[in-house]
Amino acid sequence: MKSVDKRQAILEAAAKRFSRDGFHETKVGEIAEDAGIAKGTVYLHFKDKESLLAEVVRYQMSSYHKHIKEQMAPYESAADKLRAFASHKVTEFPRMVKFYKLNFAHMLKFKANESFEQEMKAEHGVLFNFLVDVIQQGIDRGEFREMNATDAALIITGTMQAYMHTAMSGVVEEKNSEDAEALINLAIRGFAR
Amino acid sequence: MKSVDKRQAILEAAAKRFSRDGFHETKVGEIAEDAGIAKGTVYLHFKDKESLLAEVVRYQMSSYHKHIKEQMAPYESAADKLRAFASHKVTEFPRMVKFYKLNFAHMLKFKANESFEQEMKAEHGVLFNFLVDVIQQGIDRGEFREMNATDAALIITGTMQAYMHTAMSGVVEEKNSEDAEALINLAIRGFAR
Amino acid sequence: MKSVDKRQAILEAAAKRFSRDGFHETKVGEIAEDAGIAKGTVYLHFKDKESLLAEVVRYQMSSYHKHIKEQMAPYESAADKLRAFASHKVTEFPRMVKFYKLNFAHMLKFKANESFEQEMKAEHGVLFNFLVDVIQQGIDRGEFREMNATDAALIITGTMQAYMHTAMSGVVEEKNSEDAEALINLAIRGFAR
Amino acid sequence: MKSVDKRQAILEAAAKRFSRDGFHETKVGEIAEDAGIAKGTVYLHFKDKESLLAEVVRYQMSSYHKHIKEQMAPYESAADKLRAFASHKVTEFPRMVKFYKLNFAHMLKFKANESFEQEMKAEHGVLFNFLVDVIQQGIDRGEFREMNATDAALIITGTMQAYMHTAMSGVVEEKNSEDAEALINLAIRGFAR
DNA sequence: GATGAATGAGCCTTCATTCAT
DNA sequence: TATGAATGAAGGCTCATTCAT
Repeated sequence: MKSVDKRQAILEAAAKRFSRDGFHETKVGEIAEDAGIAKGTVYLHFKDKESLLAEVVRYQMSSYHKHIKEQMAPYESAADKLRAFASHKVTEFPRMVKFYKLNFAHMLKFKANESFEQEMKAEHGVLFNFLVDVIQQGIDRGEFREMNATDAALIITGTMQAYMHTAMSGVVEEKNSEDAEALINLAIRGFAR
Repeated sequence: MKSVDKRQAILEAAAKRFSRDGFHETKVGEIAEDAGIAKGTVYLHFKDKESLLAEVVRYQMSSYHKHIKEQMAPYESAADKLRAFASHKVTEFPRMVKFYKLNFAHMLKFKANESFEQEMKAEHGVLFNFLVDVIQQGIDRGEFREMNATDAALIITGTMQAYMHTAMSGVVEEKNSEDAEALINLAIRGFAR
Repeated sequence: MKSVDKRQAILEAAAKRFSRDGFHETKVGEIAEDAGIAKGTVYLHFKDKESLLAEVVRYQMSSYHKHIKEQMAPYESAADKLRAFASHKVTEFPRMVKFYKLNFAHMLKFKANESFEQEMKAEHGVLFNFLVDVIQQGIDRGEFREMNATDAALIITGTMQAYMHTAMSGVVEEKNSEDAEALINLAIRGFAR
Repeated sequence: MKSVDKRQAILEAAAKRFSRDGFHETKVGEIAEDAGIAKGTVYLHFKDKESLLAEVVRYQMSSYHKHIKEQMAPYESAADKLRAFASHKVTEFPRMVKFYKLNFAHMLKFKANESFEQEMKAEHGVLFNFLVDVIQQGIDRGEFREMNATDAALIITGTMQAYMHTAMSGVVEEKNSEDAEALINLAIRGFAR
């Protein structure tokens, strides 16, 4: 196995464990075992366990953001892009959950590491602002009415987050692509008569 | 200090620490110190550290749910109730964040404790279903159009959650009551022209 | 309950627990509960847990020694006295086991407490020497042949001890009075043809 | 130091401490220090402190039993074998005491661990029954008279035990090989004229 | 005298990290 | 580079003992 593959194997094993068991419940030895290497080897690739979490979060986040943007790219209208966003969320539900949990593993973990914290916030902001832009373009081209694009982005991103959260808890049923689009349609159309 | 006060003091100190630092980063000794008692005394009131977390989550959750329902009660229309919900979320932002983090501290912690997990899901469901009911009543009385009340509840609850999350991360500015109501108004009115 | 009765109740509860569970496995709270008093009250009667063990051992030892001497007293011949000794051991088997275990609880416990150690050795010696005397009288009156009375006492006391030990372990069956006397008869008669 | 040596070193340090100070008075750190390793290393070789005690008892017991049988093997007659048994006991007095105390450390400790308890009883029984066999052979070849071999074995093993016990307590003087053989001779010859 | 809530010293055990091979 | 045995700091928990009531 090449060194870069080994690093990759560690990142993947760590991502699986951290998201399933949390940071503290995951032992470095378990990650090594899953990755098919010895415990000590982890430390040839990552400074310590915290750095490994940071790398995992960074890696998952950017790959996930990359992925979701790709899914939205082919569509022209803002509404279609938002529906693609929602559809992606529900079809990638298991992966999302993992990503979601990782996020909290790191939120609960880092208080000190300011620069990583900043980086994560920035990354977070990037996706959020991407949604804001999509919506703003919808407004600009007359697809949507004049409104606060940031607030609208909160509605879209939050709705999908709430779906994930409640589905994870079993409070609502898991949805398919079609259901997800209905959710977006409802947000677009509004509750009012 | 009476025994019941001591228990209360422990719960409060634990809530603060758990939500600020996470479960593992919080030492039992720190909780005791914050509560102004000795380490051993914690164990007169709670079986172990995990039970303490469970109690804290239970306690915060039910008190928070009780509180938010009280805030919504005075209002007649569904829209007003939803605006009260949102307004409450933003004014109680710090407390919410704490509550929010606690939720994840416990989600990352418990895999085994099935019955507690069930209990939490049920409690979670109760608030969600309360929102569903509020919305359904709005539909029934003609205030809202015919729509899927569950989906609408996802929009409302998710939007506020997303607000919290992004505000916590500094991606969006903190909002006041009025801003929160604007958010709900947007959900009600929809994005469409 | 009078103070002296309370002390007595503690001693008895402690004897039962110490001999059944050992010194460390016995909690002061358990002794108090068994004695029907509060934990703190134990400390009104005994300086600390170690002193309580010392008192228990002292108490059991002297009462047991008193008892066994009483059983042997009525008999005239040395052989009868030894048979009474053996018979007493097997009929009082459960009590003996308790006494036996207490002895070891204290042997494993005390390294420092020199004076108590001395006292116990002395008490131990008293019974042993009592047996030596009984045997010596048997020799003097021509009942037994000329021999080392101390060695003979080792044979008698050891045989009964071994019986207890093996019976406790289930290696040999429990004996009745008659069996016990047969054991003494064998020691008196010897193995030789 | 090889891993197997380390395990050995731990067993020896533990045997010394457990038999001298008892189970609870012995700290794992002390054992580690005596063995010249770090505290954590103990746990690479033994599951926990109790397992360590179990292993120590097992190890000492089997090595001791092996040893004593070897001492008896060269002799032809039953009487000589028994004298070798006694002689071994007194010359190995310090080691015996250690073994003896270990036995009680474990008797006071284990109530739960049924299978280990059974194993120890079995091991105990093996040596006892070995003595019974030696004596029975003595009877069969006409060396000893017809008698209950089990009772005779109780006399032999008990006598030596009592010697150890009283010598430990200082009630009788320590004996040499010759004294020990006199003790056996007395048992063989009997007390009777 | 009696109580039992409170204390806090002390110990077993875990596990991230190191380093000799 | 890779290994995994060894390390030892750190923390949860117990329980003998105290003392305010």
